[in-house]
Amino acid sequence: MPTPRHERIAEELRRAIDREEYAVGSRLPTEAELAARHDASRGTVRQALAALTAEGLIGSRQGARRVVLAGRRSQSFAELRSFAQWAQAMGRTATGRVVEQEYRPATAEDAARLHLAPGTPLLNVLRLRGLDGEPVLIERSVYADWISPTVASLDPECASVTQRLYEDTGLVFAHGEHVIDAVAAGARDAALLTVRRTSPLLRVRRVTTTHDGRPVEWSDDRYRPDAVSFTVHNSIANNALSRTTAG
Amino acid sequence: MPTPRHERIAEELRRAIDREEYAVGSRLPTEAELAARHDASRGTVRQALAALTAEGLIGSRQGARRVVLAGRRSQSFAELRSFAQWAQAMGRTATGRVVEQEYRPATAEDAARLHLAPGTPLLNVLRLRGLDGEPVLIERSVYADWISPTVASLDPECASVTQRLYEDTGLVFAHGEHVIDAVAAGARDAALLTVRRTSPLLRVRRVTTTHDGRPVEWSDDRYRPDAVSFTVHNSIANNALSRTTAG
DNA sequence: TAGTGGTCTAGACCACGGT
DNA sequence: CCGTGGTCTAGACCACTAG
Repeated sequence: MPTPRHERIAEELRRAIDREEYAVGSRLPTEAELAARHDASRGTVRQALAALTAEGLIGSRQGARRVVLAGRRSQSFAELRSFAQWAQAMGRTATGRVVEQEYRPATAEDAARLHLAPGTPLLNVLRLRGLDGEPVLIERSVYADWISPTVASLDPECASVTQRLYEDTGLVFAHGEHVIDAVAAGARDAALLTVRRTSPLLRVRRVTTTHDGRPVEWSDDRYRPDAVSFTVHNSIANNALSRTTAG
Repeated sequence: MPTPRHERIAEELRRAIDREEYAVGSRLPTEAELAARHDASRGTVRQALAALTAEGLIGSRQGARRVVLAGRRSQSFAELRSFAQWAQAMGRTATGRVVEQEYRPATAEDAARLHLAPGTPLLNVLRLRGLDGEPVLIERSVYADWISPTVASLDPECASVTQRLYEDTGLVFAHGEHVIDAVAAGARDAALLTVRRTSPLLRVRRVTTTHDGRPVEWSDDRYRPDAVSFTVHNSIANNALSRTTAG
C-alpha cells in the first residue's frame, strides 16, 4: 500500500485550504461528513485532522466545528533539515562551499552535545551557503567520530550532505533540537556574509540525532536576519516551542 | 471526570522520564504493557504517547520500541503566552511596567496582521519587562479595536494581561504564530534594556488569535539574547518550525 | 520468526457550544 | 435541545525491526 489513508485525507485537506476552498476563519466539515466522503472511519479522519492541527493549519474545541487558522503550507522536515532542499522548495537556488574543514579534538561543548569523550578527534566543517548567489548562512558543524570519516570524504561542493549520507550509509537524521538566539557578527562572519561587523545575526544551535536519540552532529548556524527568519505555530493544546533563560 | 485517562498516562510517563526512571537513549515499555499497567486500551495509550512525541520527549519507528530522546519537560502554552507565568515556572520573579500607552490609527502593517481597516484607532502599548529586576524584554503590542478599551483600563502594573483579560471578559488567547529573527538595538531599545546601541536583539513578532482564528493582538518583542533564547524540538514526523525567506 | 508499532474499523458515551 | 468534537474500547491486519 503506497500512502496511508489518513495521510491522503490530510493532504487533500491541505490542498483544499491552500486553494482557499476552505478560507481562513471558516469552518471545516464535520468529522462524520469527512468520514463519509472519504469512506473511512472517524478514527482515521481524526488522525488526519490531528496532523493539520499539529501544523497549525486548523484549530478545534470540543463542541464547535474545526476552524481554518492559516493558509500557508508548512515545510516538510526534509526541507527543514537540508538547506539545499529547502531552497529548492522555495523556488530559489542554493549555492555554497566548504570554507574550512579539519579534525579537532572535542571541546567540552562538543563532548556534551554529542555524548562523546573530550579530546576525541572530530571533523569540524565551516560552510558558507547562499541563495541565488547571495550569502545568507554560515554553518559551523561538528560531526560525531563514527561519521566524521564519511563526511570528510564527501565532495566539498556537495549540495546536500544529509541526502548523501542517507544514500551512502543509510543514516537518517530523524530528530532535531534547535536553540535560537541572536549574536553580533564577528570579523570573520562579517567578511563571509558581506555585512558590517557587529551586525545582528540570527543564530541557531542545533543537534541532530538518529532514530534512537544518538547525536550525529551539532552546528552553530548564523543567518542574515534580512534574508531568513523562523516561524512557529502553536496552540493551547500544542506547543513545540519553549522559551529558556540563558545560563 | 477530572483529567482524561490519556492525559494521566502521559503525565505519569513525563514524570518517570524526568526522574530518569527511563533514561535518555533507553527504550520505553511496549504499548501493550503500558495498556495493561494502566488498565486502558491500546488506543488510549497511543494517544498519550503521541503527546510525548509532539513534545519531542520520545521518538518512534514502526517495528522498534519507543526511545527516550530528551529529559527536560517542555513548557505549557500558558507559560509561553504569559511572561509572568513563565517567569514563575522558571523560579524567577517577573517585573515590568508600562512605559507608554496611547491610541494610534492602524498602520498598514497593523491592518494586515489584525484583519482591520487602516486608520482604525488601536491601543499601542510599550512595556518593559524583567527577570529578578534585570530588564530582558521590550514588548510593543497593538490590540484589536474590540479589545483595546478593556486593555486601556487595566492597571499599568498588571503582571499578566492575558490572565486578566480571561478573568474579566472570558477572552482566550488560543493560538499563536511567532516569527523569529534578529535586529540591532535602536537608541531607545538600548536605553531601556541597558545594552549598547546596535547590540543584537532576538526579535519575535507574534500574532495571537482566539479559538476561531480572529486576531486579538500582535506584538514586536525584543529580548536580550544573553538572557532568553527559544528552543524547538522536531522530528521527521512532526515539524512545527519552518524557515522563511524575508520579503 | 517473533515482537512491536502503524493503520483502521465500528461502535459507545460524554462534555461542550451554539441555537 | 441537538450537533459536534473529545474520550475510550476491543479487536483486526499489516509493515517493519531485531535477534
